[in-house]
Amino acid sequence: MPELPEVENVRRDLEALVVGRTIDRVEVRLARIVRTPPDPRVFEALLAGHRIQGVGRRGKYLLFEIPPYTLVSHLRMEGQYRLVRAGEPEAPHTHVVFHLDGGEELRYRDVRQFGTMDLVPPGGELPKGLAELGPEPFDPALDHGAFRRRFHHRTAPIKAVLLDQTCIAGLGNIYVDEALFLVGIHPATPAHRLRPAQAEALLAAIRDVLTRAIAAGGSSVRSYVNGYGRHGGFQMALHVYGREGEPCRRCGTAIEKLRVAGRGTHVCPRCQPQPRRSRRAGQRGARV
DNA sequence: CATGGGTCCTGAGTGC
DNA sequence: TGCACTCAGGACCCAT
Repeated sequence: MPELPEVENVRRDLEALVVGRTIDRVEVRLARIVRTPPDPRVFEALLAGHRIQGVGRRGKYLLFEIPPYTLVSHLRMEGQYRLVRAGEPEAPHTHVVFHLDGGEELRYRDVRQFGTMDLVPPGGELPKGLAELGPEPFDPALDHGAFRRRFHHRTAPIKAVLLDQTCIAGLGNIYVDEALFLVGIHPATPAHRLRPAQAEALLAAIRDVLTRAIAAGGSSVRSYVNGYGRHGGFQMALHVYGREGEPCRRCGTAIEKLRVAGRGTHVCPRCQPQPRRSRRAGQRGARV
């Protein structure tokens, strides 16, 4: 499940691999991947003959700059890009192929078919999710006060709020669980109950874990590989995610798996004490 | 408006 | 061994 660190690694790889390359031809094999324009034949036709000038990222979105267009690509759960020589055997679940100059192909594969591509014309509307994205975690303008103001009125569990991309961009299930562990906050804690000091520590923890994960090449807990097809290394450093039943690296207590915000959620019951019960919220999270 | 639940999809894992 | 079933989850849609 590519989150910000994984998408950033893919971005860097693609930047090195495809910037400056011209798209000769595009093949969309699975129409559902391309959301806009609605006709995938139009998507193919518009991109042909244009040069990839840059690869950016915003939250979990990849932004291919292909003047005059921006190709917005979201990997969702299992989307992958690989640059290969034309004629190399094709991996199953390859849904979009960009034939580049020089006899190479940029192939998009996606087992779950959840990924999306939107081709934005000049002056065109950005896809909704991108347009409504919250600030980047590393945005210097996002100080702890601004961060807290984004959720201090919300009663939903802090985990649900952090997963909400309009609150802050780029976090997913892995790094939310990790950041909350690092600051000893239970994921079911209603967001508005966080003390200012806790919010400040949480923002610092988010930045810390994302920075280390990017440097380690991301986490390969499922199917993630970077633009070269290589796995990340940060899964070895995870404290709670995917460690149900294993001892907490800090206190030795067995990590527990709960359900919060409809998601599998990992906590150390000792390092992250349950929020006190209130009449409105709290104490959600039945054991799985 | 905020919130939570259902939905999409396929392969891995589980239990009988 | 084989099969039915559940689970994984990001973003989006919808009902409350």
